[in-house]
Amino acid sequence: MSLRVRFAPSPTGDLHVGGARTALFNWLMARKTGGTFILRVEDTDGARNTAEASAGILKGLRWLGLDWDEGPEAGGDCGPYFQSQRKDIYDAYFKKLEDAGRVYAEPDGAMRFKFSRTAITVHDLVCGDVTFAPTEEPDMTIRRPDGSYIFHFVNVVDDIEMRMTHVIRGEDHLSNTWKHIDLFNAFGATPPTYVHIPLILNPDGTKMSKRDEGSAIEHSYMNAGFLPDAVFNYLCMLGWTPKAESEKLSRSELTALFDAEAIHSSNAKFDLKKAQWFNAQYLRELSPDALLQQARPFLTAKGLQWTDDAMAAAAVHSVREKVSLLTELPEWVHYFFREDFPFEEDVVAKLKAKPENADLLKAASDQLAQATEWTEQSVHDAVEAAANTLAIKAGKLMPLLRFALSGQSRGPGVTTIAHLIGKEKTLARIQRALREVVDN
RNA sequence: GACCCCUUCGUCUAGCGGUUAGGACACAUCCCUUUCACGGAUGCGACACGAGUUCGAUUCUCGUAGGGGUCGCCA
Repeated sequence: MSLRVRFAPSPTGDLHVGGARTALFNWLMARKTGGTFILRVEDTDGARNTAEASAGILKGLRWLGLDWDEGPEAGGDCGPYFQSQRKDIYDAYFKKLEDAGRVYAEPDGAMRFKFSRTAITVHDLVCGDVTFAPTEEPDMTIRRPDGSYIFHFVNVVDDIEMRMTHVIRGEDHLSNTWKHIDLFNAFGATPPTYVHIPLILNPDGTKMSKRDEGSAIEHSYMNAGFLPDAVFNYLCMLGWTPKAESEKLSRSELTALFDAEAIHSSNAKFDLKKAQWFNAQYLRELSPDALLQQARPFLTAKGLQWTDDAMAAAAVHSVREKVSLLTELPEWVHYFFREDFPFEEDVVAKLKAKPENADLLKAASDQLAQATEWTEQSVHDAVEAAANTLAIKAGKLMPLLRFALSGQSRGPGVTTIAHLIGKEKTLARIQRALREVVDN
């Protein structure tokens, strides 16, 4: 029998790192074994579920590249994949329990499932065999007075109906799993193999919730300048250590290496710095075109515009090693796209303190103006020539030129900037700097 | 309160009876360098505690402490 796993989010809010990582491990397990990854939306709580949240979760999963084989918009023969549309199935299963004498009504009409009150063992690939002795806990409610069903019930019914072979979910469910098994038994069904994965905690060790920094996929990653591959990779490292030399691994490598039994049983704290490090690694590998494609929305959001994609691609590529997030890109490249860029104030003050800087800039400008071709090499040669006539080192001129051309004291190589913006703008920017900054 | 899971550098972790306890991120220093970065090198830094088993415990067992989780007509 081929493996079937599912991610079963409740659409009450954004896709969360914890949920994303659960989906990720399910996906990895399915892809590794050639099994089926199912997406099931657990929207039985009409009061708290929203269509926006549901759409947001799908969007987040797609962004991470977690495609599902069955589920919303994908179809499948176990549908519908929204629990809100499966009432007939639940009614039928409820009837089985009723016939077996395993349910009874509360005064207000709510229905409870009569626990077997026997010891129940959960077979878990991560936690091992965990046995729960019979408890004093009250029988659980499985149906509300209005006829709608409760999570534990629908979850189990669907796992039976959708023929799940493994249930990979957060460890917060482990304590309730015996109730699910009790239900499986009551239906005469075989429980799936469980894989309870550790939780992702805040840096301070508290449980990560929706409000916490770094928790929402869309807000903290998609919109914060992360690359999907980097987030995918980092999330895998939280609770699982692939047997590999490097931690930086591609999707296919992670898929090949995935081993559910190797997942840790202890919780992991979230480390934004490390997530950013992964992102920086992936950012640097992007080709100029690919980087521009990723960067485009972040650049335009800052009002930067251009017509020459090749030039824009070269511009972002020239600073790829200086940033770890796409959101940092605009501040590093804005001067490639506009002539009215501001000059950093502290540098202006320094330059004004040395009037001789004007002569240095003029000398560089004169040499650059004489250049017959415009390559990084020719720019370099011109600056070198200017330095020679002044009897100083070219390294003395570079910072001045950088500032004239970008308004900043840091950035890519001066020759790279000059080459990319072209001779005309290079000379014009030097004039502007002489006018507005150095001369006074 | 009851029950369940967990416990190695600040963080993620390797380790599966005998190791100078290894790596990654972060941090610090140095090198490289027209800046900022990248890269390279070095450093800093951990087995929660107590018993037991054993010739020998980070590793096995039990206990304690600490952390997390569950005990909903939320999922």
